Amino acid sequence: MTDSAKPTLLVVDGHSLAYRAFFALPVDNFTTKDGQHTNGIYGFLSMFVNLVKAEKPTHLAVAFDTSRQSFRTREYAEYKANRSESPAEFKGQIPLLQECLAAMNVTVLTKEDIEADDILATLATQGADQGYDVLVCSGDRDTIQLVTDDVTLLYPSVQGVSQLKRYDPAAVQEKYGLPPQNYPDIAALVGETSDNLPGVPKVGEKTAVKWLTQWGSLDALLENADKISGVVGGNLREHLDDVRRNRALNRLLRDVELPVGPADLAVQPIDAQAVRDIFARLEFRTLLPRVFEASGIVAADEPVEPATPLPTATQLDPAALAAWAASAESELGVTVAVDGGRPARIGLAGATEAVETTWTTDAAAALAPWLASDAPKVFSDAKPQLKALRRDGLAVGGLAFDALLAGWLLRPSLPDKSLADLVDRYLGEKLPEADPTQLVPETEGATPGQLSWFTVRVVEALRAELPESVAEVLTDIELPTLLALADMELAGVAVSHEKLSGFSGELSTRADALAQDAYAAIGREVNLGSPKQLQEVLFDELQLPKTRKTKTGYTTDAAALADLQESVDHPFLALLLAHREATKLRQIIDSLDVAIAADGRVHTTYVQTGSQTGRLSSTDPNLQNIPVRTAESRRIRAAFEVGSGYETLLTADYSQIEMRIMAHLSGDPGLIEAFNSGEDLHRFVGARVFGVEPAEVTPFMRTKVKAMSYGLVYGLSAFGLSKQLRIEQSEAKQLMMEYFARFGAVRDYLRSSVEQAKIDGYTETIFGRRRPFPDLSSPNRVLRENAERAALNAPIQGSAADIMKIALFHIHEQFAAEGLASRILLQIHDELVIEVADGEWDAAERIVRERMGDAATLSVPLDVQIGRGANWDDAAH
DNA sequence: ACTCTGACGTA
DNA sequence: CGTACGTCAGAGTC
Repeated sequence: MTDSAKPTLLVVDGHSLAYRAFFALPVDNFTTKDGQHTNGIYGFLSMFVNLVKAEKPTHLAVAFDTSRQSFRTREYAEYKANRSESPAEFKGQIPLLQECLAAMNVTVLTKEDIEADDILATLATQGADQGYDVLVCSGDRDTIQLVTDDVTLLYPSVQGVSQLKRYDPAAVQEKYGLPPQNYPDIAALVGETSDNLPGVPKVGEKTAVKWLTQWGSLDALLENADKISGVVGGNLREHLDDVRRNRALNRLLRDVELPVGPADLAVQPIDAQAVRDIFARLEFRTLLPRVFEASGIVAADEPVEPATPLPTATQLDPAALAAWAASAESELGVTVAVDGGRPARIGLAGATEAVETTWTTDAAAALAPWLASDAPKVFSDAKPQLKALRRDGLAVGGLAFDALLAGWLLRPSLPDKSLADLVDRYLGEKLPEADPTQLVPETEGATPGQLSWFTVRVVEALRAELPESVAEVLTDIELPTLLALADMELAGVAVSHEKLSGFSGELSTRADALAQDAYAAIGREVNLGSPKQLQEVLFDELQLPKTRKTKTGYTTDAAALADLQESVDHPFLALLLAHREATKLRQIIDSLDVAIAADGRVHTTYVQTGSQTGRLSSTDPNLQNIPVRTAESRRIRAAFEVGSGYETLLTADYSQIEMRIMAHLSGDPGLIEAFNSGEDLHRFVGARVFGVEPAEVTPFMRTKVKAMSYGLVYGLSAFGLSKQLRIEQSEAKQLMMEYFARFGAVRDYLRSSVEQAKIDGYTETIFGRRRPFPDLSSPNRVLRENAERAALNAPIQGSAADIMKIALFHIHEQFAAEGLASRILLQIHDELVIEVADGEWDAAERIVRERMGDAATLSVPLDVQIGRGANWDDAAH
């Protein structure tokens, strides 16, 4: 046991312990959705946390090898030469493990040419000299030589890294029969197979200990080697040089020059946010509270006292609340508790004080002026709250900040979906929440006033972290967009139940007939919606050629079935595909039908934080994936109609916005000319690539360059291009080369943008929206290349999203400013659907065209296509 | 009741 | 071995 009066220094060999964990834990359970293996990291950290918790070191460091090469391999080339290369799946985990340790503010030590155990030996020696109790944790037996009264070795047992055996001098004596300083002598005689150091043949631990005890030391033994009889004596004499070499190599260096000494290794508080970030990336959930607990930070699922005491919200009457708000000198946090889409309570707070009141007609009347005023207000997730207020006829002005949006802009990949998540992440506190599983909650949830108080504090923390360009995206793009989205969701879009239900019935009848025919074709009934049962039919019973593999067998997706049809035209295949198509359409129709509200309209929810690139997403129902490609599917779009009291629908979309952004960002003169020439883009590009006149570009040529152009935006490879166009890979490669020969700046831009992202760690849109890409420097090839393609696409897709958002709220604002009743209903990434009021077509069309056209100034024009019709299908052009 | 997977709709 | 989303049904698990 350690003396509690003395400081305790714990030094750990990170490499060897992580390596043991790597083999101990099943990799299947420790792989992120992107394919990053994490079993070594998890196993190490789990062990490490237990160790820190149990030993409570005051000083701490983890050492790593830099490579397989060290001074020992230079002295003896065979050293560790028998070790197979450590698997790439393991190597890739080491930098991430070091990132975790850095986030935990644990000192990580490495030194070129020096092994981790030499660093441990040096620190252990210094520590013992300076009066520390030293704990050395390593999986290398050579560290036994470090054990003294002041230095204890913690060695993983064969059961795994979770069980550590303690070696103090007595334990070493008991196990090996000699004191620790003699262990290297034993090892030199016996040899170490794992280090490729052969010892004396036939000499094991028993003999070695006997000899060393008899002669007192290794030197004495070697000097008297000729006095030892028998076969082993002969063996010893033949291997004297091996023993001397072994002894030289297994002596750990105790005087390595290090940038730090024990005193510099005092345990630091962890960086809670950095730990959360890296753990989220590695998809560690249960480890987080354990790390917090071990490090003295309270676990995330235990209630904690806020750094500042939580104020009790003062209950005021509406007039007093309005007066309190009006007299506030700083911005206020605002929280509207919403019940059934209507305001139920409202709470306001500054930095120290919170007030609230029940929502009544009186409250609405009293608060309306302040809410509508420019007085600055901060929210967390303002949209549903603004919608609730708007249903009561109240408008909100002075929207200065939305914590949820800011959190997303900072970390678009994280699932921070509520104020509670932000309070946890940015304040390290626990938002009081009522337990929904208890009828009579033990803990009261925070009241609206208290939520506003938390909001104010979270906003302060977020502002401190937001880079200027990202803060501008919030203020200049996201917040105005939020206001437009709230109105769009409230408006909804009129959908004809009659049209839908008729179509659904047709499709059901057809699907049933197709199913019967399909059963007849194979002689039995199966569930055509079950990939598992289909696999049995296709690959076992019908013995069709195997398709692409999936986790659970072989794919039955449409592309694979179409491929199958080319080789074996079994009638079942066509029937199955037709059945899929019919049932899929029916599904979409039925889910749309049930979403029609009492007002005859469908009200989607736009998730403003729903993508990593800056796009919106749409849920309940998703109105951004309504079919369009086939004539039949467009009957669904025909059910989206102009509402009563309005004249017509207007659709407006950007043509080729992503390619235009590509032209702008790359500055490619050819591409810029293409957009300024007025010629059809793909015809122009095709003419250049194939060296013909635009008029001579065949449809086939046009298809190819079109696929190439769009593929570029996604990081398409020659392989992918060849597959999509069903051409030889060599031809695809040739096409790409011709393309880049004419549009070289495009390739230069794509390359340099990924390079820049590697340096910065993030990509940036034209307007400064950022997306982090930690995996760009991953040693895991699949992971890295996935990140590279996403990083290539992010500024392009993201800039397009920025431009559309700007156009969206400009149109929304101008409709209001000009007093139009026309309104925006839908946004589908590059398209808007607008409901035009009687007599407003000309004004609406002008505004839409102008604001979409001037949302951004690029080196190429933004082209806008506008259509008009009584329903969405007719309004398409 | 929950989560995961395959499949498929959109830009 | 082309980016970004959401939804559904089936299948497996609790």
